[in-house]
Amino acid sequence: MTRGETSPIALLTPKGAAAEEIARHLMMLIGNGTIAVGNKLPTEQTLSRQFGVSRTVVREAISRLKSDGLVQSRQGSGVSVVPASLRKSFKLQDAALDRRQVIALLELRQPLEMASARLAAARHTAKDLRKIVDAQQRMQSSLDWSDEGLQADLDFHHAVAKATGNHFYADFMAFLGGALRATILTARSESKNPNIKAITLQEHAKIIEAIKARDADAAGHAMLLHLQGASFRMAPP
Amino acid sequence: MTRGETSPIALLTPKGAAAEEIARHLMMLIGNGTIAVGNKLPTEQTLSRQFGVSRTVVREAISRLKSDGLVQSRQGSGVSVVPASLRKSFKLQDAALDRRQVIALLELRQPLEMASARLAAARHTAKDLRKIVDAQQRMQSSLDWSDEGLQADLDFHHAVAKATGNHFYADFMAFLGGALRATILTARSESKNPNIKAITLQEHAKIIEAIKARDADAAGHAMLLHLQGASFRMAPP
DNA sequence: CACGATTTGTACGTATGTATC
DNA sequence: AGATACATACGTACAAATCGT
Repeated sequence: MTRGETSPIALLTPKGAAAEEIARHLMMLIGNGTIAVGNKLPTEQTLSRQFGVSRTVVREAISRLKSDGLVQSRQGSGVSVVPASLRKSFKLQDAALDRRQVIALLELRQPLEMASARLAAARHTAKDLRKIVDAQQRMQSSLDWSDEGLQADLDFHHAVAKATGNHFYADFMAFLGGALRATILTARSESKNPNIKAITLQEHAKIIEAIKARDADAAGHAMLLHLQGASFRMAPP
Repeated sequence: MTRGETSPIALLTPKGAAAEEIARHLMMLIGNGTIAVGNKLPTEQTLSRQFGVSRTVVREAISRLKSDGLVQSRQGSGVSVVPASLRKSFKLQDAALDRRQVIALLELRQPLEMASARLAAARHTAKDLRKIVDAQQRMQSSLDWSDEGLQADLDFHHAVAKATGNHFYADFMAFLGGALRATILTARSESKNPNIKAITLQEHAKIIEAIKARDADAAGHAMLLHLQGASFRMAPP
């Protein structure tokens, strides 16, 4: 094995995901400190040989890291790792949501959802409220609880977040919803409880009622109960 | 102007930021719905002509969008916009933090910091507490309040978030800290109040005390007071 | 069903900036 | 200080997949 034996990536990668694979690899190397902050990545040519792909592919991978603010490049010098405090994106590595991670993520979501409900109660417009109620009705009339129903469920929470008037709430809630979507889906399909839909609708109704009454405390409390209930139904301890 | 008149980007871009600029442009087009979900982006060749750069640069830009889960590409077919629910990253467009956005971001941070303090009070280990106290001491002994002091300040909040034992809290708080860093820096440099450091240290001390006592309510409350105070000192209404 | 036009994926070559001797 | 090696930035050529005719 004197040289460049075929890459571990170029071959077993479906096709067209080479850059993604390499980006993941480099992210890992940076994440666990193998390439420390301030240090330089191997040169593009080195990486292209290591992975058995062209420099173009390597450059596309590095471009992703730059986009996340993980590295910066200077022509003639190289690509160096930037401090964590300058990272520009918050992202979850997709396939890594095991049970513990899901619980942790739900724990992050809870205070945000509560604050979201409180702010929505205080600030919502008539239009915001219509959107919330609409999502609730779509959920109620959904025939498919797993798919159409889930979408309406996520839409409900997204609509509440939008009613805060703070687009960061809306964006982040949409992000979290998407991240949890697959997990919720499988949890629902595995669940034997036939009353989940009715219970969920009832909990949502309480939230709507409180928001409508512009009662922030009640809205936050209703949201907390809903999340705790949903969390329990999804993954009983 | 029959064709390919020189790009608005390739020329006025410093150098080496062509892909970033194009990525931003495309993100905007997707964000405001100019290119709707499910629709296809212009072909790489078209984009390269429009922006006056090579396909390589366009591909690096698109690679970034793929990394964020904004688009997906299929060889021979094209690049299409994926639904918002499948986005893989939460990021702020960097240069867009005006006063209103900062306030909105602080509003997102508040409930998270409170929850962070509460969880830290409940779960912290001795090592976690040492890290928190260490950050506090570094802040106290910092000679330069704007730079070294700010770092210690952010480290304090990061240490509290880590003490939750939930790495999503730690990661997201680090992310938010980085995003707000520049704003806080300028706010401090413009501030005339000479007591800010002492007040901040005192507020932090209250938080530490509550965490130490494993009193979640007190920790959350102390954190709330701190954030409200800091917010007021930074941007009085 | 096949073929060609179109589009993305990959490889390679050139220009330009940086560091080092 | 100049030259030389090497790094990234950018451009071009070819391969593979898709889609419509």
